[in-house]
Amino acid sequence: MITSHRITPIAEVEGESVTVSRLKAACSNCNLRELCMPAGISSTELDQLDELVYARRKVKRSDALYRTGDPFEALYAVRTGFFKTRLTFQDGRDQVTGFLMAGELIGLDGIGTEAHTVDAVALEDSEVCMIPYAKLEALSGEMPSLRTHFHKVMSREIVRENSVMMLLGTMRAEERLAAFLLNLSQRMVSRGYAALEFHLRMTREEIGSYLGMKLETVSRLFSRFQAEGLIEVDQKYVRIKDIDGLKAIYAHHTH
Amino acid sequence: MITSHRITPIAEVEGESVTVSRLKAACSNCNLRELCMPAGISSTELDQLDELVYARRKVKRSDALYRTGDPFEALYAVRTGFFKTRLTFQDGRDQVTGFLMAGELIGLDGIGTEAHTVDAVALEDSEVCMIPYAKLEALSGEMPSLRTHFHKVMSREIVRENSVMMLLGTMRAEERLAAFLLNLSQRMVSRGYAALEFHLRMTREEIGSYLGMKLETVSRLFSRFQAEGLIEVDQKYVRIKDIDGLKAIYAHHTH
DNA sequence: GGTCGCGTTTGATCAATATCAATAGCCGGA
DNA sequence: TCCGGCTATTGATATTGATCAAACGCGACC
Repeated sequence: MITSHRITPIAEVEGESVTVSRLKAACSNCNLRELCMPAGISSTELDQLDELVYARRKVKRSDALYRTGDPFEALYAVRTGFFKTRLTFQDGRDQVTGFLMAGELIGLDGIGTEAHTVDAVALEDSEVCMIPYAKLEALSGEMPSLRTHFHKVMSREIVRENSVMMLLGTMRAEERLAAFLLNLSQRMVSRGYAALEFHLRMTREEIGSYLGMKLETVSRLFSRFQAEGLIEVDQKYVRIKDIDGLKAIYAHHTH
Repeated sequence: MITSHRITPIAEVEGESVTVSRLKAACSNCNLRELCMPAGISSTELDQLDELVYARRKVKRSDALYRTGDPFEALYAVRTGFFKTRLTFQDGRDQVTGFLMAGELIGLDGIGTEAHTVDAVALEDSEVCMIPYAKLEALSGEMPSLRTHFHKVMSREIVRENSVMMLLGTMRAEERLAAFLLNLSQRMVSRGYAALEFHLRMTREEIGSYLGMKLETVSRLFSRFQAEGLIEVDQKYVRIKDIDGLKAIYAHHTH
């Protein structure tokens, strides 16, 4: 299955629409740089980064960027599109562990065991920058700013997961969904998109999996939030009408 | 409040029993080395590690090693004792995000923002090795094996949190508790303790907080597991009588 | 342009766990 | 060593969200 997006195919993963481009990924003039790379680095350092991030790869909607058990070789920075990561348990149950958008880094799960522990699946046609991990390791030895930045990215991921634990462990369904919408909104803003209006890339079931509830509960809550004038929903389209109302649900905890 | 454990006090944190020892922490002859440091490093590298881990600190039961908002300056390797990390939400609710035992690393949460985002609290009188983060950053520039090891530790923490997310998001209360007991057991074994018999260091409430359930539910489940012959419980003492039974609950998921 | 299937919505009922409450027991500090 | 408060257990009831079920609508693909 060859896609029209292909530029220079160098790899084909059994039947999947995976394309890799040798075109320089060119951090130096990437508009995601602030999101994804250390701020305030010198231009010689930028050249080194361009060396590091040497290829792009396209991933079609519903295809996996990598799967559980795949040998860990690279991290990926999302250039365009939207991903989920999914952990599958022995008995088949699975859990969405994250949604990733432009400028965010995928693959940190693989470092510890040198094999991936989750699946990373594109929720829309997407493109990533490949960052070969061996090169990153090596380069971070010479570039303190890169090293520091990388450590911060990992730490922030740990902190993000901490707050998901709090979400799942102590919050009610309506609080979780409010938190989810507020988080999405905030991440849209920091990418220069509208804060209060967006298209969800994931299904109700995927939202539910991430938030630890069933898809019916997600659907009911969307309807209820709409009835209460907090949001406007039409399928994947969401508009936040009362962001303070959402924040009150999220944090006020009238119990 | 000065403790008898004190050796060479160099810091006192407002009324808390915090003691810091300038005694070389001496990774080179620490029996936790395999757990906490990179395997197969040279002896000159070991000397550098001894340089890095330059002090110990005692923390008394129920005292904090650090608190949310504290400036981030060091990581800590648990030498002896037992800690919990705890995330507190705006409205006062909190969630235990981890339990840490000998050889494990505390403080990764602080790297990203240069301030701690959780509290780390000792659940029994404990001792930690202080690892000043600036030194770790610097040394990891020169020591690839240390750098690689550190990245793996962070990645494994991300993976651990992934599985807690799965626990909280998709598992039933009895499955969570079984998973918790099995995990504790496994960590005891890898430290050379008995696999099937141990004293819990945390209360039912702390277990419940970690597992996303109320303390009454934890208590009832302990009673039920005991009635079913899976375990023997007496307050904090637990003996696993049927580890396969626990595993079946954890993973079999008859639903 | 039609049709098939997935995703979504909504309703009715059920089950798991929280909540409220009361008692008992242990442990830690003086 | 004793006391007091924290921790645990257990019961009765309430509530949230899951489950089962049915119908609908959108969109992808033929």
